[in-house]
Amino acid sequence: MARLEQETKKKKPFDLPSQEVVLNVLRSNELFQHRFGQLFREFGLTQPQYNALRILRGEGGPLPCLEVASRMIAVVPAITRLLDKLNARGLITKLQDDKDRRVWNAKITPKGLELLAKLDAPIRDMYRALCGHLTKSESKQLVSLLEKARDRVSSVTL
Amino acid sequence: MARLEQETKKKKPFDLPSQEVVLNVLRSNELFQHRFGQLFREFGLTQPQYNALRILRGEGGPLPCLEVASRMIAVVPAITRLLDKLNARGLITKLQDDKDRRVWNAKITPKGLELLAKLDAPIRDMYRALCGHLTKSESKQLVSLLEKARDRVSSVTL
DNA sequence: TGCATTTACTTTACATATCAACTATTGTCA
DNA sequence: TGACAATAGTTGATATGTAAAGTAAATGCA
Repeated sequence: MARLEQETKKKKPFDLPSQEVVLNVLRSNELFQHRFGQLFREFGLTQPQYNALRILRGEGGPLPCLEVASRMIAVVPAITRLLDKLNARGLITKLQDDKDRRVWNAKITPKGLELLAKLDAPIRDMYRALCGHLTKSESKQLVSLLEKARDRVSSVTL
Repeated sequence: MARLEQETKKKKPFDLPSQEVVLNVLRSNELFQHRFGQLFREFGLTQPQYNALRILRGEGGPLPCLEVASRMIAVVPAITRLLDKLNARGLITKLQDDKDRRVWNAKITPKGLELLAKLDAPIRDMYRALCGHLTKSESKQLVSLLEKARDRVSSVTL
């Protein structure tokens, strides 16, 4: 793996620093996601499915569907279908709220917890294999720069 | 936008620096991609479609389908469909190679070039709006850390 | 020459992202 | 109270990512 120009056989150098930043983020993501996708598939999950389960495990109790969606980047219709599938597989339950009958609360099941538990170690290993070669100081710096890079996203309008 | 713990209402702090790095890359990507997706859609394109067109414009001449795929991260079947759609819309042509009849060469059409040209300015603006607030030195550092972060990806095995 | 292998795609099937349009329930306010 | 708006979610249609299996043409090699 090397510079983005080489990886993509780009002919002209980047003329815009911000362009180079964005494209490097996208590229890094693609590579990381690809690896995690393979790992999840071995356990019969996809990344969004894993994320939803992880969020529900982190929460402990039931969580409205839209709240799950907002903690992922997911758009609403995607969450409906995703949670329905997890529900169909018995990894979560989906129950109508007593107080507000518009709300459906998702909750991870013991079966879901069990599956997640099996994934914990391999995922830790994957994190380390992918980025464990960065020093602590580099990691900190990278995270902090990415946070700063994301800083303006919400204020960008079309 | 803020720290990832707040964005996702994470309850426990990160125990693994490499995990925090990876998750920050994924999150940044989601936010950036979301914005670019909206922009491309205004012009009737998707991100992969735009990428393929951009690669073909950069190349100038015809390029085998698989070469386009390899410069994106795209898996092969995806490229077939994608290029077929661009072809159907007259944005590229797809012609069988004379020498090696297994090969199909894609080439951007004037209509495709015209569409890309309309996107150039808005995309530049988007890059700047998203990451123009980083200083040159921060951008350089971020790019270089991301390059280092990607360094191990290809050697990670499941 | 002829057959197995490799290469360059294509097809199929399933999961997700996205927008638009729709249903059901709740809240607001004249 | 009764209409209108807002909220929570679902459904439909199109596009992409991904694996698996298939097709067609070129290559390797006995």
